[in-house]
Amino acid sequence: MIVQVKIQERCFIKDPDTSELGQNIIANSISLIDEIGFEAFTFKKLAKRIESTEASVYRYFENKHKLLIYLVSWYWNWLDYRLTFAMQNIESAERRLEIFVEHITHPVKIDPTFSHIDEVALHRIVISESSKAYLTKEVDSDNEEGYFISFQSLVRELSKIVLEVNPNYKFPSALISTIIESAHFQRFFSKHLCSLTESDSDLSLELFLKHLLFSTIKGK
Amino acid sequence: MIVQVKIQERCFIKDPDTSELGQNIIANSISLIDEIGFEAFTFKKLAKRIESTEASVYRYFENKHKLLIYLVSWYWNWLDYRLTFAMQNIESAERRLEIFVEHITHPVKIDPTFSHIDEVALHRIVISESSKAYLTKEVDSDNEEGYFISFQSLVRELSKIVLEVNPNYKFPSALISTIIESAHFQRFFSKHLCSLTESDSDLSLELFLKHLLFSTIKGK
DNA sequence: TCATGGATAATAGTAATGCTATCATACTTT
DNA sequence: AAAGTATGATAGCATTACTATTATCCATGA
Repeated sequence: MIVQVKIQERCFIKDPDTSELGQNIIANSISLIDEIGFEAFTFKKLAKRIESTEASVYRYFENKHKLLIYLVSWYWNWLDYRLTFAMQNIESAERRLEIFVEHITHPVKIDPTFSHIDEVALHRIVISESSKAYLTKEVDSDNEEGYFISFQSLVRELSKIVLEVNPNYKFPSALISTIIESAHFQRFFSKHLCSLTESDSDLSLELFLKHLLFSTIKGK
Repeated sequence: MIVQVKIQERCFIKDPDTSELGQNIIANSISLIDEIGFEAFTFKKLAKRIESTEASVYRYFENKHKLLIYLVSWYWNWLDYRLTFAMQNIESAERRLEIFVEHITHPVKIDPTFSHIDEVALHRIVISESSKAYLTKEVDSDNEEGYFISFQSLVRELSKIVLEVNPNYKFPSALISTIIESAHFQRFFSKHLCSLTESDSDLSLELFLKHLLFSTIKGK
């Protein structure tokens, strides 16, 4: 069986999945962004690393922002796929939400299903760079192009589970999106601005978020 | 009495508060970043707007990132100053936390104390751009330079109030930083990616965050 | 077998960005 | 009157973010 994380977002010019150069672009943009950060990342540096040319990279992605959208969408799709798998046959909605929190707080492991993707590095990118995908002046047109549907559908699915636990809770999507974003920047804070959080390990982050999530859902 | 929001962060080369050109730089960088976004913002465009030169702007700030840090720090100092004012003589720790949530969810009003600062526009900048101040590869050295102390001390003060309400709660700083960040991106979502949140008004955001905050603090 | 088309490499070029440096001027202080 | 400070004017340079053109390689199918 072939499992592929297929990006619904059409943020590329040519699907990088369909050629070796394309997969090379993805694999090495992950390692390069992880190393030098999204601001310093350029197609020229990427081209040098894959021993190709800037012009060739531009045939796959219009610009580095679209590439970031691709990477982030890939991550959300992959998380969705893993969650679906982990949640199947679990009756309890509460337990399914616990699984969700565990997935976003536990360290990511390399998934051998996708040989050219370094999921651990990609996860670091998602933590530090993913909000830059939407915090732009182009967010509305990007949204119209459907560039954020992976994240949106993930939030939608999870907020349904919240309603299973408490059908009267008024802010399921707001809560889920808050939990996901919090998982990212709390991890960032614990590494770089530690006075902003008490969570200093995956476990404490998990405890913090589980307590936050269930207190809020069940709170009167 | 002269009230001044004094930036503790030494992120500038020359204090923009000490000259007309400096105040012009601040006032117009706020309006320009608000209009075109931080990515498209350049010192050249700013210079043109204030009818000065790029080189002159560079005498105040090393680069646009330092200027962003200045603006964001100014905002945190101003919020801190307003909170101190609003919380004085309030006995109840719970009520003080409510005041905090009200301040970060209610629309900002122009503060005539600071004539050259458009606080409403600055608030929009804080919502869309403030996380870019720390989500960089330079975060550790910037932190060593003390560029984030305004935010850090705000979180510290507020987390103390959380402990007044429940001395046994384990994650007061994580909770406060989550609430503050959530206030920003929930507002951003409600404007641009509305399927990610149910909060469609200042009031509903206030309700969501107050419920989240107090359920979590008091949750077993 | 040759022709054709598709993908990529090589190279060049352009406008804008992110600075740095120098010099002139004007105003302020001593 | 001299010296210092702030700003403006101008120039320059390496890098970025693209776009365009041409050449080469390879697979296919006629």
